[in-house]
Amino acid sequence: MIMDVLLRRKLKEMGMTDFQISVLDATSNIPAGQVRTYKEIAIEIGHPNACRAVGTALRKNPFPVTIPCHRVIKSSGEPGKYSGKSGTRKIKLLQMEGVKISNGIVNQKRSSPAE
DNA sequence: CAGGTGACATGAG
DNA sequence: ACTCATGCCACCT
Repeated sequence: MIMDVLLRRKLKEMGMTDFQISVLDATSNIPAGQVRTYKEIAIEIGHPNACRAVGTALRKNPFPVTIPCHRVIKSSGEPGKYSGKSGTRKIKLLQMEGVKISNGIVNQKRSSPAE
């Protein structure tokens, strides 16, 4: 995992709280070619209904390269918003990562016709 | 301290 | 299936 105690402390110095850091940590733990929903992240950090707070944390994303925020999507499979714009950019990045995308929507474990 | 905002989720119409 | 309204948590003014 990329998140070290030193980095966490640094993030705190930058104004990030433990909650925010936990979100960034969980996000950095997302394997390539995989996507995770805000809800999942919220649950991972121990706040199942803090989906909004998760988004707020990623929004303050201090290290866009260290934290693959583009791998975090909505529960509906839609990219949601990214950098204050449409998630088009995120979708393309995910595609490049190897994530299966359908009609601009991430192939979550829904009723996949064939997998 | 109180009010408003936001990269969301869920339920009801 | 789509849109509107409410709830949630954390952060900022």
